[in-house]
Amino acid sequence: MPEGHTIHRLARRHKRLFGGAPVRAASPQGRFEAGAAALDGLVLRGTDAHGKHLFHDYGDRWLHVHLGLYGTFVDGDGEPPATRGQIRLLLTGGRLRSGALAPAWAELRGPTACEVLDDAGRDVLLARLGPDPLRRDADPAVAWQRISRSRTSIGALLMRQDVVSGVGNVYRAEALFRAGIDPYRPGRDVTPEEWKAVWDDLVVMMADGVRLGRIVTLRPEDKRRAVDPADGPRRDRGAGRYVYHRAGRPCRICGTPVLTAVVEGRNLFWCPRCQE
DNA sequence: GTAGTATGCTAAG
DNA sequence: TTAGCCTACTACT
Repeated sequence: MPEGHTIHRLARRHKRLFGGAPVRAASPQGRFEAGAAALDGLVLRGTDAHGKHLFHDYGDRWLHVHLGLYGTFVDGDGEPPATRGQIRLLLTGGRLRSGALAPAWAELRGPTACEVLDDAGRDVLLARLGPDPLRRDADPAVAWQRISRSRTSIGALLMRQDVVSGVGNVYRAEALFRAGIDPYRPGRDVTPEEWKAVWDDLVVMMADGVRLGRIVTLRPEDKRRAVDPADGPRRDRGAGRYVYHRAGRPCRICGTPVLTAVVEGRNLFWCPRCQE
């Protein structure tokens, strides 16, 4: 479920599991053999996340991972399980706890990117990313510069990682709903006040996502207002959200059926009455 | 069990 | 613009 919150969560977790001690790296699948060899035996100094990009700091080189749509990390304590399926990267190691090593492992499958970068390579990558609502150093004015001058729709702009990084299809739909903005509205017709509200809301929602490990955007008072079967015991992907994956179901605020359309290859969801 | 779908991006054309 | 990644989850049989 990789939007930005997932990556920040992984960064924290990997630091906790492997930080400060040497790692063993291997590529059972074989597609990352040279990279794994370049990391094997190095000490993990720290981890970092920028948007949907994860970095491990190994001193003079970085591991860079982008999960894409399918990529997934699974980890655990102790010894790794028997190899099953296509494992691009298997990390084993542990964190030094009061002098003893607590063993741990992590396996990576199906990523879009898994590579070793030097500082220059990492800088090139970071240079093309817009501000990340989950980072303290993020400056929403940088994104506003792009949005306020663009004829492109705000729905498309929010998905572009060089405008805002870390926002994906779920946060896009939910943030625009909560701000009452039609996703088709051109960026330059969004007011500064609306942009500030969207940014501040993304900061809150995505921090919630990091804490909870999933995307929940439905406010408690609105959950009581309109009951949706999806919120019951048999939860579906529309549970806990206003519009994402709720096509055809009544808007939780006004009851109008939620609309969906494929925009640039991705499913967009919105309420035509609440968002204008 | 099996089919269908997807929270994203890159490389090829 | 399109195919590829080749996983996890859901809904259905």
